[in-house]
Amino acid sequence: MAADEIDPRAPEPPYRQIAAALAEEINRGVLPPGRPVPSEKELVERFGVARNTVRSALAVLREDGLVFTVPSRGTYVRDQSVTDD
Amino acid sequence: MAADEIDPRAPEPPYRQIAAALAEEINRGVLPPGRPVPSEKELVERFGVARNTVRSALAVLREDGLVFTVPSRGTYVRDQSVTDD
DNA sequence: TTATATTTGTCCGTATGTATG
DNA sequence: ACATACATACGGACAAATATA
Repeated sequence: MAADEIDPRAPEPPYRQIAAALAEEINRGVLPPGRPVPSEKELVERFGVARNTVRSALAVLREDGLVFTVPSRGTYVRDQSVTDD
Repeated sequence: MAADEIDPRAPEPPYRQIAAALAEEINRGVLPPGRPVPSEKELVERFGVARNTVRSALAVLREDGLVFTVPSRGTYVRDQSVTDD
């Protein structure tokens, strides 16, 4: 199965819902620092959205300093991530 | 007339060429602070590219602090713009 | 209130290029 | 040559906010 509870009608757009979902996994340690975030393709299947939407979500995580992207390699979880909360 | 000298084969991708062209107009005062940048639709026609490409160019200008965007209104030239260079 | 036009926001699908392994 | 992954681009679609009539 796929489509991790993304609601296209919610006030929060899908790309932000996805960013929030991934951010929580990072904060919970499900995705530990240094480890790659699932590939765009995997995220596309998992959330049932288009690649562009997944890329927008990853852009949010980058801006928030939660991940960093290495071209042609992948997107990885940052250390630190003091994500106050 | 349209297509303000954008070269799809240049090493600089179109969205960066467009961002550079607009940045120069801002720095020259052709687009003074407080005034709206041409709408996305107009920029599409003027540079002969897709809207997504125009939006990418505007995103660059926002990151550089040259403009700010008001949803449903438009994108405006910022004050200050100390664009060291 | 309704209708229309404009503008930005978001999303989809597809395609090509480049880099890595 | 092939698979994977990101970067960029195209075209099309609909929603939401704004302004005006």
